[in-house]
Amino acid sequence: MDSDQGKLFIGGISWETSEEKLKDYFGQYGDVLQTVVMRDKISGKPRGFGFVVFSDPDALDRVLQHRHVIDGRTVEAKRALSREEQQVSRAGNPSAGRSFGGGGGGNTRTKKIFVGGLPATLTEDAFRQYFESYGNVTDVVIMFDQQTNRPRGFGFISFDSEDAVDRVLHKTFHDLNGKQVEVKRALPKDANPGGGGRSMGGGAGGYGSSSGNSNSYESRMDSSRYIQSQNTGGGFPPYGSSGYNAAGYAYGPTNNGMGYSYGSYGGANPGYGGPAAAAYGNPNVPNAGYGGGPAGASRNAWTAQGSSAYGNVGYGSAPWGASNASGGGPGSGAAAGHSPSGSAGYGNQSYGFAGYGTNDGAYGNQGAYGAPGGRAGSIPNSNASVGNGAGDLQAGAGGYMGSGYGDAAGNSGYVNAGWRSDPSQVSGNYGGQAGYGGGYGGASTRQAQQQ
DNA sequence: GTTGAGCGTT
Repeated sequence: MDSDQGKLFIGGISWETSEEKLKDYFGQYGDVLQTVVMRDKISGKPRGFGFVVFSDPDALDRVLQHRHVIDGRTVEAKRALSREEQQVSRAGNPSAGRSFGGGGGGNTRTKKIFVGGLPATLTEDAFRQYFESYGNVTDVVIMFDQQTNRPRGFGFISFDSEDAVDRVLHKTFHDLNGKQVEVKRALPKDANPGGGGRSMGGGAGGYGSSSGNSNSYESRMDSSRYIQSQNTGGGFPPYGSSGYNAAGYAYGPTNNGMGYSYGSYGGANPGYGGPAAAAYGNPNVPNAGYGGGPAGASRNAWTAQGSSAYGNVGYGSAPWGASNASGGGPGSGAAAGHSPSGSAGYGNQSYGFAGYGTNDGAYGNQGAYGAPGGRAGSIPNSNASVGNGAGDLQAGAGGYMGSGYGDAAGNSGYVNAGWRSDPSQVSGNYGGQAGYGGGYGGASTRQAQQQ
């Protein structure tokens, strides 16, 4: 995450403090590329923190040595955490750093770049000319609001080679005649159901509808915050909340085996998304699931879209493999891959639920997963396995994994089973989840279309 | 009031 190098988090700022003020203030420590004061999206009210990006990472050291009072408040300046780091640290496991290494981002090769922070006055011509210095530009788009026709502040540049893209991405900020714009790899919009990452966010779509609970999630899937369990719905354990699950399912198209492409999910929550997918991966088609993943991942880090960290990689096949082995051991594939948490949990869980392991020990332990594993192992169709609630719910559903994927139709149960590790809980709740079935189904349809 | 926006068109 080079882009995070010169980034400072400023907490506890006054509601009066503006971006300009931050820029002025921190300008004494170095060249400030960008400042932002985060606000509530709806109310517009400042949330009390912001970020400052210096062109020179060394400026951070200077800033960190002093106390800062801005607009009468003593603010707290810290090096900004990348999303991955956030998760990790929040989970209380600082040591696990980002594992991915090179892999990140590599998978989602798009020759298109998302350019944010465009000045309203920028013309496509100027836009193109600037980027032409990096390679052959095949397409230029500046987005406008369809209703008001006003510039939305972002656009896209397509190149004919990945090299050009790499060159552009080498720097996060680009100066278009004195204006700062930010570049990131574009999300593959049309990649599959999940591909668009964002679209899912809304999530809601199929998903939402299918299960009433889903919203708990927050519309934005990519928000890693959710991990903090804001969504705890009622009595459910954080994860339990259907919202989440649903997600996973929705996408998975099972029939083909392809399914899993998760775009958003994968990305969105490392924990959930990815894993889920994996977990479910169609038994029959081990790999299938993962494909999409990476894309989603990207969305996570806003600074670094590339991080496919979660992306499937880890999950990749691993889940399956691992799954049965309940004892499996951390080593098993998935875990190794990304696990921010590194937690052994993964290993055991077969599913590789990163999220789970990490955040909540509980999950880690859950036999539940393990159990699922069992299921996984079992043949898809074998319904019985789930045993717990799930089974009850649907006849078909049986296997969590299996069935689910196998046929969309059958499954509502699936989710449930999986999620809830604790049998006791399973039953009642699940009922609610029927939603999944729906979501899922939808997904498949979608796929069908694509074919 | 303390960790994150924005992702399309044809």
